[in-house]
Amino acid sequence: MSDLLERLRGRGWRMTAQRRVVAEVLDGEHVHMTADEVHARAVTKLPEISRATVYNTLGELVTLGEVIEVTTDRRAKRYDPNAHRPHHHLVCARCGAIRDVHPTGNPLADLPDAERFGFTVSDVEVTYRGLCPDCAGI
Amino acid sequence: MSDLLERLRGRGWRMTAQRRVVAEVLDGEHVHMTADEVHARAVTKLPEISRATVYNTLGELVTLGEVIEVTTDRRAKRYDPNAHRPHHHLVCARCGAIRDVHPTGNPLADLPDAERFGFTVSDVEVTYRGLCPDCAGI
DNA sequence: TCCTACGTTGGACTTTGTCTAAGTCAAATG
DNA sequence: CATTTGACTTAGACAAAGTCCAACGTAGGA
Repeated sequence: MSDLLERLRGRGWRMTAQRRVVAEVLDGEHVHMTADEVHARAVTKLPEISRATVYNTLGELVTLGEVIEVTTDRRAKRYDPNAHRPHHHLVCARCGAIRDVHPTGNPLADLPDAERFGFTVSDVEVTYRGLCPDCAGI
Repeated sequence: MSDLLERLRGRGWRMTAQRRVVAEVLDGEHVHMTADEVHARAVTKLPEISRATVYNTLGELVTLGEVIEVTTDRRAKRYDPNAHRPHHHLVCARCGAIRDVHPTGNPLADLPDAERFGFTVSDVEVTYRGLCPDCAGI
């Protein structure tokens, strides 16, 4: 992620303080943040940044394929900067905690043509659900 | 789904006109409806039924395992009455159309213990994404 | 340095869903 | 069959997450 800013500049991004700050926030080890969490952290570095800009920037990063949007439930979407290493997710059904996981197998290959209904299938998302150690203990 | 009402009665459900209507709506071949779509259809059979009751009833059916809740994005949840035949979903990234699919393989078996982080994993959801024939043509 | 198109802002608005207090009714009971 | 009671339903207020918009600001090219 460290050369993210270079890649973005290369793609014709106008570099603004706001975009830099959002990219910096995502660059930390805090993976799977909601837009609001990203905004909260961004504000500590650039107090006047608006929610709308955070949403815009995250949306652009998703479009560019630099960040993955993870929708595990009706709570807020989460943003995963680990876009360049394919992976799936394990989600706690109670508290919403998320972990990246790397199952074996290739689910894309497991979907026969007869089951594609003419769709152009481009992606699979596998979401494992269960209880995290903390929530299982309750 | 035809004996759904019997099963519900057997589980101690108080049978009301509203619940009967919601069950009837789900019983049609219209799979993957949103709560609002269910409500719209229910209203044609029982004009005074309220949104809250539809939400309540759908929630109860999900808890009872009679209906599966499908969250593919931040749009409305969808309700899948096909709960007794395990399957996964293929979603159009543009228009949101959903199809049930039956991939080969067993994703649960594909998640090594080392990748479970102490979670009690109970379920997997596989979501294939792509463009449906209509949207691919645009 | 100046221009201008691209980016940002705040606030209103939308969509989905949840909550609540008051009223209604299914069905157990006598 | 009448009574009773707590489970169900209702309308509408509320909440969370995200989108939209018109006015303003500024990065970066000329």
